[in-house]
Amino acid sequence: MTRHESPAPRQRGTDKQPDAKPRVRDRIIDAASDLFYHQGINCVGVDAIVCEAGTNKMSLYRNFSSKDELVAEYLSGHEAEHFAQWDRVIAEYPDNPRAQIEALFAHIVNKGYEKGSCGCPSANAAVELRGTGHPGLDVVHSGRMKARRLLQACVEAAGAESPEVLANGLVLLLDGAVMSRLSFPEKEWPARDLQAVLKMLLDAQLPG
Amino acid sequence: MTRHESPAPRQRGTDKQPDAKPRVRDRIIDAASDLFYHQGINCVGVDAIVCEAGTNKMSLYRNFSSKDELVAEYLSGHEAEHFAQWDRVIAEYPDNPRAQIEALFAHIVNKGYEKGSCGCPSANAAVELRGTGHPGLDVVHSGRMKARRLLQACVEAAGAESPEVLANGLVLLLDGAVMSRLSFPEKEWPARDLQAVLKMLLDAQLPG
DNA sequence: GATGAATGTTACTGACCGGTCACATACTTC
DNA sequence: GAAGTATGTGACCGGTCAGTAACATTCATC
Repeated sequence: MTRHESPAPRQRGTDKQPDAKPRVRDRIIDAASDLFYHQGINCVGVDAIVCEAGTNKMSLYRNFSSKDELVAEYLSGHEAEHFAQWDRVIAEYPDNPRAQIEALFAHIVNKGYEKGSCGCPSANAAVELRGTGHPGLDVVHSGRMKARRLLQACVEAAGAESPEVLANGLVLLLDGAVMSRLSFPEKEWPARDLQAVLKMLLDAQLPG
Repeated sequence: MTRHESPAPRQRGTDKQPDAKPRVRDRIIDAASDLFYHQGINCVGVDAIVCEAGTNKMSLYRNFSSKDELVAEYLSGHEAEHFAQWDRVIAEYPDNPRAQIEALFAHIVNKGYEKGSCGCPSANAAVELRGTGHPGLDVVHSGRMKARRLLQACVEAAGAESPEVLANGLVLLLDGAVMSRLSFPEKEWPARDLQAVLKMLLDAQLPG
């Protein structure tokens, strides 16, 4: 679970004890992230959030102007963490774009196999917030566009003939992987073959 | 929008006029389907449904034991209609499994381009109902399993070397196509290249 | 010990949620 | 026209929703 830290942690009690309670704002974001992800944004009320965070509604509304703002914060926080992970994965295979792509896909599959995985927070939010003008939708959309740009840069570096089409294909596979985590029974997740399918596609489309 | 018809339509008023109101049960299902699909299951209350259907809550609860049952009915109704469409598409290309697959994919893309499309009702429901023991989840799961069986039969008939892996790949592409309809901005839908990506995969994996 | 900021407590609002009640009306069939 | 069924009406239940007000407490710092 992502840990949030306000700029001035300023722990409670004596400065020596390292397990002091984090600030209430961070506790609220952590609790909300957990609940939103596993139960859905629309199924989680502010009462449940503050209860899980061990605080009260007043503290929530002193730190966030509304539940919608908290949702947007949750989504942009996840998005930031997500791309930080991608950066780390890519950095493991410098100057080897194909290995980078394969590592990214492996990373997605590994996360999907973690116990209690509910697919992708952003994708789920896109479904739950559809039709509304919710600010979180922009976060999701721009995140997906960024992912596509990243993948397209990789396939271009790998020398693909049709980088745009291939990048869209990779995006479809990734979105399909996170979606099918919920649309299929857990033991039947089709993304178990994601790596093999990726290899089929890259073998056919990349030179060498 | 799907039209539902009870077994004994028995139109109101004189039997001659063809535009009489359908039975209230069908009106409720139609209204609920429309609202559930476009606004989300959790965002639509029974009051909104009966208002849209031009009826009242009592008529709803005389025909459905609960909102959950109505949701399940909505999902199984959509699933039935969905596979009926697939059957019709497949029937257009007898003894040509590759053409069948390509036609199925084209069908999905075409539906996604329809105005007001919100992706796939089943996939969205899988997200919205996650974590609950909602009966509608079984409908979604068995529908997806059936889709995979159908696709695997096609790729087997087409002579694929690894039909299971390839079928899972096609499933991932399809789920990715419907998911990305919501996770991307409308004009940036990556499934615009779905057919091209499918061709890449089939060219590489099918003989001939 | 004083101060100011962060946090907690309790009670409350008005709206909506799913679901039920008793009763009234329309329609079909005989 | 009588009977039975389908449908409509409006009020109501207990619960939950997001959000607020007034007040009390804890904490770090000086």
